[in-house]
Parts: sequence; C-alpha cells; structure tokens
Amino acid sequence: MSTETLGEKLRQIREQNELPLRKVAALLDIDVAILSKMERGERKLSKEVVLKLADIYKCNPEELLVLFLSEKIMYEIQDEDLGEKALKVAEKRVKYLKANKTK
Amino acid sequence: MSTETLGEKLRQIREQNELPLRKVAALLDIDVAILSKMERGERKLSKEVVLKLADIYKCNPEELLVLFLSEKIMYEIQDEDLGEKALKVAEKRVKYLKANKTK
DNA sequence: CTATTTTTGACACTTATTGTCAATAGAATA
DNA sequence: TATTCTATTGACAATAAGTGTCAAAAATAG
Repeated sequence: MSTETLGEKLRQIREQNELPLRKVAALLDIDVAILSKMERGERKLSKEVVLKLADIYKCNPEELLVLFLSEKIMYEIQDEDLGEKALKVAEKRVKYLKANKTK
Repeated sequence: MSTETLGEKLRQIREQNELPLRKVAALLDIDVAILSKMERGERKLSKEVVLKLADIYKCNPEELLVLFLSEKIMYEIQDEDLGEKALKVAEKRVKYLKANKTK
C-alpha cells in the first residue's frame, strides 16, 4: 500500500517531468516558496491547485483528488481511537445521501 | 439509519433530562448563546464540549464522539463525487497505521 | 566559482473561529 | 395580561488560522 503523501507524489511527478518549481509555480500563478512548502507538506494544498497540477503534468486528476480528500479526512481523525468507526459511519451516510440524492 | 446531527441528538438528550440551556451552559462554563447555536448546528462543537456533555448527561461518550468525528469527515467531503473513494483510502491508511502503531 | 533551484523565516494581510453581550422572541404560569 | 424563565438572534471585539510576498540563506548543477 502506498503511504506517500500528496505532496511527495506531486514532487515525484514534477521531477519526472523535469520541471523546476519556478516554472510550475509560474503556471499556477503562485509563489515558488508556497509550492515548495506544499510539496513538503508545510502548506495545505487547495483543490484548485491539485486540479491545475493534474492538468500541467497531464496526469489523472482523480487519483490526486482522492489522495487530497483522504488526507483531509485523515487530518480530522488523526490519533483518534474512534477514527475507524467514524469513517464507517461517514461511509454509510455518504451512501445514504447518494441514494436519496434526487429525491 | 439515523440521519440526526450531533446537535440535534444533544438537544434531544438535554430535553429528556429536562435541563435548560442555562444550567448546562453553566456546567460547561460557556455562554448560553453558544450552546444554543451548537445544538442548532450554527457553531461547531469541540471534542472537549462533547465529552463534557456525555459526562453531564451520563451517556456513552463513544457514540457521541463517533458522531462528532463523522460529521467532521462529512464536512470535508461534502458534495464531492470522490468522497466515497477517499473514505475507503482513508480507511486503508488508518488500518495500516494501526497495524504499524508500535513499530 | 557561478548560476540556478530550493528552502527558510519574517512579515503583513486576509479570512475563520470564538467569546461576550444585549436585545428580541417565545413559552409557561400566576 | 403581566411576569418570569428560556431560547434565539445579531452585532461586536478578540483571537487564531490560513495565505501571499519577499529576501536571504542553503543546496544543487554546470
């Protein structure tokens, strides 16, 4: 199982594409420092940035987005003994909402 | 399946115990207005308040905490198509962390 | 060594969150 | 109805959290 963070994955992808922070940051229209921090997990990524990066690197946005969301989830339940139970409850509710979406 | 929010449940429990907001707020050492808003979902509950309330109402803290955490999770993935996938990834990671907790 | 890339930290700015308070509204009762 | 207790609402200030900008320092590449 992959235990890589989203930031680590993004850095890896950027390096595979041989793009410097400078260029990517310019495309994202953000400061190099911020992007550097995002890749190292010192600043939070936004959904918008994740989607733009998927576009820039021409990779599947879904995989990145799922990782992005799951990290936000993990952040909420970190160190909580009841985290797993809470996840199961949330899952049931999501399914319930989906089933009743159109009603 | 229960679709009740934590706030609604807490209000229900408080009414069953026939306690006015005033008294509970005093026990919690917070303003009545805040407790009122918490029960109606206008202000966020903190873990501390949830635990204190379980104590005041002499009810099982686990059930309340699970609901508390799952609402925080739901908040992060609301309206996201990939929410369910993200939940599954988070679940795998939590299990992984738990398995490697002592290592 | 020099140039480029990356990291770090300080700072100001904006946005969110939280607590406090008083006025208003509602419910129950004398 | 008048009174009292209870609950809601909104305004406001205080605080915390998140963001953007910048320049200096560190690391890396050529």
